[in-house]
Amino acid sequence: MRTADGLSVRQEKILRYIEEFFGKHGYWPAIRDIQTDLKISSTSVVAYNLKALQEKGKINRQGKVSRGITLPTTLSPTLIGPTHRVPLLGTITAGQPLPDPEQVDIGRAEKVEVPQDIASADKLKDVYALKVRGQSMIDALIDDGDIVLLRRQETANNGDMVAVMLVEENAVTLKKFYQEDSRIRLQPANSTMQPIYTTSDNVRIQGRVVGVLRSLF
Amino acid sequence: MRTADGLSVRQEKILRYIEEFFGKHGYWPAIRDIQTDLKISSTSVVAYNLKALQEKGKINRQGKVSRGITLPTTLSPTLIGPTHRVPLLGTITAGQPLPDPEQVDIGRAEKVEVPQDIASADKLKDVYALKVRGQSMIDALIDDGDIVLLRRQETANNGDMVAVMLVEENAVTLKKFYQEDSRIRLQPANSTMQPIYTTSDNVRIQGRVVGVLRSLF
DNA sequence: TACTTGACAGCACAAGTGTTTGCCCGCTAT
DNA sequence: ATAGCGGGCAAACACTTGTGCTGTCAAGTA
Repeated sequence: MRTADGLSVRQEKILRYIEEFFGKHGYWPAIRDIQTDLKISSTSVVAYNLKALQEKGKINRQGKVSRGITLPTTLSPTLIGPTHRVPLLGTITAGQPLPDPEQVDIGRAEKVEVPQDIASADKLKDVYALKVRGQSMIDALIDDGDIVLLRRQETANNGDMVAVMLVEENAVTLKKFYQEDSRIRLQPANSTMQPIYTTSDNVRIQGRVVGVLRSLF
Repeated sequence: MRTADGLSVRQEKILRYIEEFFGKHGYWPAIRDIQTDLKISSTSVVAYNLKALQEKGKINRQGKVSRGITLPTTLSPTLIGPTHRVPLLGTITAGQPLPDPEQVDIGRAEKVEVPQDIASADKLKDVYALKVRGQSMIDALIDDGDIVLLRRQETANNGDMVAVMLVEENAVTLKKFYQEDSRIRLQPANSTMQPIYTTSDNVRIQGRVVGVLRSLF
């Protein structure tokens, strides 16, 4: 049985383990780490699968070097340092439905590197990223194509910029949140757009914006 | 002779070497890597200084584990992955002088983690970061407090957002660059501000903006 | 059936690497 | 002087860790 990317189940596990191990320890696992924790009976099996992963371009290896497994970064190894990876769960478009974060297989989702300066690790639990589509938040200096970092939370204070799901419409959108008496106002940060008024029953807050990344390359 | 942070010259070198090594290879150096490249005569000397560095909190070590040196991240190890570190050289304020990047000791400068998504490594040569002060670029969605990533370059195309030094004024500022006949127009991205007109003699381009980071915590 | 191939086991060897011990040198305070 | 100490040397030692065989086993495949 193979997964979508042509890896065996075991290879998939190894791949994730490597990532997780590095996340936990800050250095790469040795073959025997993988063997032990994944309960593989022999180091040679690990080596075998590592070789397969390497040939498939999923990992980089430095022969003979202890703990020399690295994850490819699409590019030649250059300046590298500790950071955090958060899952990039998709695109958030004004009015378009977004896959429920909780239902996405976070382990497999594409990852975005988050600068430590933006999010320290203890604050990083339950942080995920979304690519912004549209310009509804332009006045908040968030443009089309930017990546927003969200922390999962189900409540918000007035003025918070949040990703909210509109239950009836089955749509998720990025708006500023205001509780007004019995209704809720979802305000785009774009003076040409109108706010959405709805009831608290109909909104489900998915997360609050905690950071923005933009590439101008 | 000691440096400002109470490290010996050798310790300082080792520290920088570790960072550089990880940047280059993606995994941490072994004691013998340090020994060889820094031309230290014995592994025990390296171990000795590593121990000192550890006691001073400059590095983390996992005893016995090969290549288990890691740089502290102020926080408990959590999700960590490859990224790039670029030096944060200071603050760029409209009209304020900025230390010439080339004159700053880059090795010691504070570092900013840059997401790979923003800057791929081969493009990352000579990239540095500046914290933005003021709102002269607000229309370009760059706010006070944002961190901009700049790639060092001395020329610019029309419309590029660049950090330019005005030689006469001895000031550095963030503006959009336009060559107009014999003069140069430096246009703030803020409709309430006026452009600066000057001659090409008076401008020295320090870098072009290639990315923006913002933390909303 | 006989031959291949992919995947896994077990094991031992040989590098790769961290640690330890003893000694040396220059300096400073006793 | 001389004992103490920070720093450095060198070599030996022992653990860590990647690799290389040799087999086994099940699933094709001619």
